[in-house]
Amino acid sequence: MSKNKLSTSDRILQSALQLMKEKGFQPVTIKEIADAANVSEMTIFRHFETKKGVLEAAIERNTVVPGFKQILDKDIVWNLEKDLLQIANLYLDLMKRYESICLIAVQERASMPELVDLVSDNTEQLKGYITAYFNTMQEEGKMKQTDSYTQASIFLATLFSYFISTALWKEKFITVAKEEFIKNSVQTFCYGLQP
Amino acid sequence: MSKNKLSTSDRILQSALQLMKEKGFQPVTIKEIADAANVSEMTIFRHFETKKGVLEAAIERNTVVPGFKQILDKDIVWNLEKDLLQIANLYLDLMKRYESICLIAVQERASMPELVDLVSDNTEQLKGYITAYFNTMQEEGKMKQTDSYTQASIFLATLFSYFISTALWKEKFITVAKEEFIKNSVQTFCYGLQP
DNA sequence: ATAAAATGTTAGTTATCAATAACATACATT
DNA sequence: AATGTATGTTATTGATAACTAACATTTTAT
Repeated sequence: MSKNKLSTSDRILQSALQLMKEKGFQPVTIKEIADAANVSEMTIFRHFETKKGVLEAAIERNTVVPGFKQILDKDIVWNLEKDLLQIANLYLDLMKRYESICLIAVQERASMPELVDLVSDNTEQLKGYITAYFNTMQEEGKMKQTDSYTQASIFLATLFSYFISTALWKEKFITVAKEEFIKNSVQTFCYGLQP
Repeated sequence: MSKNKLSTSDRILQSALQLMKEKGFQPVTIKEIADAANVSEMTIFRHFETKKGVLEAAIERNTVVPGFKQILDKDIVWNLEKDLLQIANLYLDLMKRYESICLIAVQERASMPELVDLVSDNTEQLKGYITAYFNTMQEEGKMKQTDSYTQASIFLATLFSYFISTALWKEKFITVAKEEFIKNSVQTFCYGLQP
């Protein structure tokens, strides 16, 4: 194994993720995964023992540690609009990489509640970062005095909305293009929070 | 039937909706629904023939026609903040009533794509209403000149985000209270769009 | 009180699907 | 050539769950 093509187990995991993010864990059958990955069902069981094992391996192989602090700290220029643009893009990029896991977390929130944490931890971490950022900006008089945590929540909520609605329904809900959406929401947000 | 208690079929549909909104259509069994509704499995089949029939009846009995225009037209006072507050509350109330259907639409988007339309139609309709409202406000110089449609999209996206994240994960994502969330997002939005 | 309608009980059918087992084949390494 | 590893094939098991049928019991209406 290891031509320029994917290895067998990678092909299985990729197919599994793709199917599960569309339909959820339970409705996807091993046979479907096998067909999509172009292997026999037996191969899947030999690699991952159980169906659940497939999901677990897929999650493990697709979990990334964000590390906002390192990335952001060096790029922050203490200009509200520029910084929020930066943050917005970073967040949406990260979420894009988490798309499959996030959608499975949605589908399986009743049966695998721990999955949600994997996704919400990122948002929570970033929310903390933005809250601290807002606090500093307010101290320096570069931003209106408001509740930083609430504002951070609203800002991320707007972005999350873009992410989840396109992930779930393509352009059914939000037809505006990503750049347009980010630009306008950051702008409105900034004008609204100017001191 | 028809004490002050629910009728048998209502109890079945209610239990079915409750379970399906948590777990999706396929994973919920007739037995689960029967137990939750305190009837035998046979009763369910006698009322609705098939499992799919249960869902269809539940959807039919829970679909509401919003009619934004009638409700809003008489309450609009052409003050950006007041009107948006009104609209925000109306939208979230409507979505609350659609919560079950919306969550099932999420779970079953692959198997029943038509379900999404039921929910997205409301948002689309309201988006159109708000766009027209913004246009008028801009003509009257009560609002900054921007792309009304994009702004309407962003405004509803923020609200939708609150709705969907609490519907999916309770306070896991958004911990801020509903009123607080609405008040702050409307305020920020308005300050940002003042002429 | 009695008939009719609604619901319960039980047993059974059928289909699907995860998982196992046993054997076959293809291919690479040494 | 011999061995090991990865994969394929086929048959089978066991569990689950939708759905049916036949008969019993309860509830409701007249």
